[in-house]
Amino acid sequence: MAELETPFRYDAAFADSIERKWQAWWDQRGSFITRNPGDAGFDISKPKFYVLDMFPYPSGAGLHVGHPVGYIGTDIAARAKRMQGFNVLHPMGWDAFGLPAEQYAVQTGVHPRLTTSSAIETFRKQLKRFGFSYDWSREFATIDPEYVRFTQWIWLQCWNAWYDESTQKARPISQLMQQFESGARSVELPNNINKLWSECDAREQRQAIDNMRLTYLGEQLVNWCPKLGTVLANEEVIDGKSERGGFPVMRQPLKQWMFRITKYAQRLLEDLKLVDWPESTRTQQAEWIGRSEGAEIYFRVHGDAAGQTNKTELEPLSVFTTRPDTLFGATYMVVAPEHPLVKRALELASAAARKEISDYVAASRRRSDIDRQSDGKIKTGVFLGLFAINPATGADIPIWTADYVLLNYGTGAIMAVPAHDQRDHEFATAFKLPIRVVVLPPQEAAQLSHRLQSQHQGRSGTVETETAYGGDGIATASSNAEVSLDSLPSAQAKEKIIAWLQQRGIGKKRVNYRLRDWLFSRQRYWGEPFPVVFAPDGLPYAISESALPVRLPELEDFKPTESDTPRPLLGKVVEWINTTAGHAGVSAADLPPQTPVKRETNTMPNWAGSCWYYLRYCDPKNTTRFVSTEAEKYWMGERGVDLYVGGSEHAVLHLLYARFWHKVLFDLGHVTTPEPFAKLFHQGMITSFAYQRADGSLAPADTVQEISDGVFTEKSTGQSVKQVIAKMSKSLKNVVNPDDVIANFGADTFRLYEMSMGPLEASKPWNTRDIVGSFRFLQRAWRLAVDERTGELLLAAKADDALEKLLHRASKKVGEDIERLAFNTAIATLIEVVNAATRSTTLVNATDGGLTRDQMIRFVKLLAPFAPHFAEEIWHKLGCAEALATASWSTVDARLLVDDEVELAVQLCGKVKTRLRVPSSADAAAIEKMALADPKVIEMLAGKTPKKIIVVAGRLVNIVA
RNA sequence: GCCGGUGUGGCGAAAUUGGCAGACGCGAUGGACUCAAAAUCCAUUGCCCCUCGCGGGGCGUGAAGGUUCGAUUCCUUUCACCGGCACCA
Repeated sequence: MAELETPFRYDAAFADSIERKWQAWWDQRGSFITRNPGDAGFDISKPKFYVLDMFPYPSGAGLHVGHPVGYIGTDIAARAKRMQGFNVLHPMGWDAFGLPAEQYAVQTGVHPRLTTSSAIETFRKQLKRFGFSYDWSREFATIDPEYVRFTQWIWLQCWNAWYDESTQKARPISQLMQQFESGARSVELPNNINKLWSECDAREQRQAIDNMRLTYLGEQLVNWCPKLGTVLANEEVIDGKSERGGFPVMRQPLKQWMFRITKYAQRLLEDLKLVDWPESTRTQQAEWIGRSEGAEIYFRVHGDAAGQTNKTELEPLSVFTTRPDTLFGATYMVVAPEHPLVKRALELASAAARKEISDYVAASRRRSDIDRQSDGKIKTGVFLGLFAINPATGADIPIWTADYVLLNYGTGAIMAVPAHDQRDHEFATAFKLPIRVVVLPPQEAAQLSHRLQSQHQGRSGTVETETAYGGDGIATASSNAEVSLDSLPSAQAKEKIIAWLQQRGIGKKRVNYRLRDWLFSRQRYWGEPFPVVFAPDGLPYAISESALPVRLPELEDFKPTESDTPRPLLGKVVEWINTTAGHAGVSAADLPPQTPVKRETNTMPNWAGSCWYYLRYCDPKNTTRFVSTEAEKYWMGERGVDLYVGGSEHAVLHLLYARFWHKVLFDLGHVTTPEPFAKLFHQGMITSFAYQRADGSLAPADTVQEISDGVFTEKSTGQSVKQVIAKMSKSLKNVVNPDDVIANFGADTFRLYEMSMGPLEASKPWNTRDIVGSFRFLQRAWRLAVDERTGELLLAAKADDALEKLLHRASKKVGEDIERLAFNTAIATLIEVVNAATRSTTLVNATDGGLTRDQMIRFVKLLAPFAPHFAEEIWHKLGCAEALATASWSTVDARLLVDDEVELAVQLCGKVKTRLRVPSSADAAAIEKMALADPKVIEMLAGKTPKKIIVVAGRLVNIVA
């Protein structure tokens, strides 16, 4: 019966009907189609705003409530900016190559293309239900052949470019050829031999070029994951296991495509200053790049024990150290087990020693990172039977190999200074190697230097210390006939020893980065093929641009060949692999068309597509260029994407890779900004409740009941459990499906709820119980405008002064809050307006309260970015014909923001004692006078004279007695 | 171990530049309307104490100090939790 009385009530069914109605209307009118410069109707006078969500990978499971958080945020920003007169670019598309679809294919035989396209369908449908104002005409997926074509084209740009150290930027390889040919640059061959271009044979010339390309085939120790049947980037390996799936990863030497990202290390680090990003993300990137300053030092190496003459001199051993000032304290050397010197040592060693060494090397290769981790800091190693000469002391020091030294960092070898490095100290203690103190902590240096110095002199320069002192201090026991560091602080000691090393030609200043070159080959099927083939001589040849894209061949069986040696899946498609240069599209200038060639069978990793999608959105239909110059210039503007929103889990990988590609394209003149993303924002995670038993284990949500407010028990046992916050997971049965929420409340309520939960960047627990608050707000707002019994508009005949002021304040506040992405407080402000305007049920004449037509128009404009369907419905009820979504934002009348009178708090010694109404024009002296005249103040002062009175305009008066 | 972040009512949270702590929502309690319920509207709702009541007082932003007329906000120390990195020479 009740429903009959109010047939025009805002309920779930009604929300559903208007949401679908307006979505169809916007769609049909193309309300959110964005025009490019040059298009008909493009308005050049408007400023641009590019607001972008991180590229979603559509999984078969569809959206969960965590996905939309960022999308709602960007949609609010996009809608507000559009109303504020910007040309807004707000696109969406799909990162569609990747492992999950391929793993599903392995299990079921269903082609990844089918899985992927149905997942995209699901995602698109779910996203559309939220009423996001994306320009869907710009949608694309990374698997689209036209997109693949330009992904491959960018890779070819890197193939055809080299990094010019002198100008610190990438340049076309043709310019390198010119330098070689003119003799301005000589060819560097292995072993530091330089040769003129004209003296090189064709193969040497070819190698000289290939060694300079930004993408190159490198023999690398790779992370091979037999279970996934692919190698992984260092970044994709966590604790010795694959990031996806958690399978064991082994190290294996392999020729793989690499990017010379390390050339960009300094710029990737420096340019972090140019972007408006969360501090934590910039820090993470900086730490990942890991710049450290120090020196490279070369040690002479020989194969005989100390004291002997006729030493067998070997190749010098080069080390990187950040503490060259401790050179006098280097008492032994360590090389990584994979270091080339180990091979030399094996050749020279006795049979017994050889076995010991090779056993150790084999064992450390077998040990995965996870084993190394669990062993903690227990140091292992073996003496190689070789000695280095410490150039500072002239002493023979033993060379060991140990797996605490990593091949991939620095030179893969260290000088060990056990007195000043904790790891070296542990190793030296374990193997009874000498420890020599050469730096004194500054505070001790003054008093203790005499005693300590005499101590090491007494023990031939060796002291027992419990732990290493790794800090800066004063150098001691560090002098020889040519140089003395004694009594110098560490910074000066470093400079002095580097100068000495440099002068002697046995060392130099060096900056080292933790960042390594980017391994870009995968042995998977579902990725972009490389536009390259191999000639019979094994050398790679690029496929010309006109022959792109190289398409994936069809495949029936997606199971990787599980083996200890990496085998790409495409290796199975023999008829595709074997082709001719002409057929594959290699330029006839490079290879005669009839030359038999083999295609590259590795594919690109998932990251490739997400490295440049933000550029493609500027001009997604372009068939001649990856993006037109005009579109890129307009939408990227001065600083790139204006607002980029996505999860903080991409703080390093995606953002670093995309910045790298962008910088290459920038150097080559294809894009105009040095950085892709001006402002970055990470939305917080949506967590959920879970229930913890007394033993700390978690009970699934559906096995728990709430017996009274905040008291929960497990149904089966009756044991009480504690409500805690956890990630949503299938096993905890606490995953919330957005479709269900929308079915119960509508998309507008969903949007409002997720935005009012708290700050956009904070992690927040989903609480279904709270959603009704957002729903009630919309119902109240609806009742404010519409008579639920008749569906007729309900508007006040006359504006209420207080309401008018409140609405103005709200306009200002909502505008400011949207600007700083503080949507939760913006919504609170809108609620206040509605609450203030709400009519009492006891009111006889409904038109006595509420908002006037003009006020209602202004109110729905404020509401529009948050609850766009609801606002559009009322807007049209009010008789407006054009889309609210593109109407102009309300302006704020500054005069109405000022009150005639303000209430001040009156404090006595910082404690609020009373309140005082004063004219807002009153100055400090007048306010002081009024405060002192207040009866309450007189009473409290009890005749005492205040020492000091502080007046804060519009806020408070503090009387210090 | 290093780096970054967070900590405020029963719960989610607010306080933007050092200026009235707890906006707004949930929940709870009471009332109006109703035969009744739902819905709606109104009121109360940080904790403690005094008071029949009207009122009044004290405490309070993880903890302990400090700077200041005044601190959720700044500084020092410390605890807890979350995220990232980790034998990086």
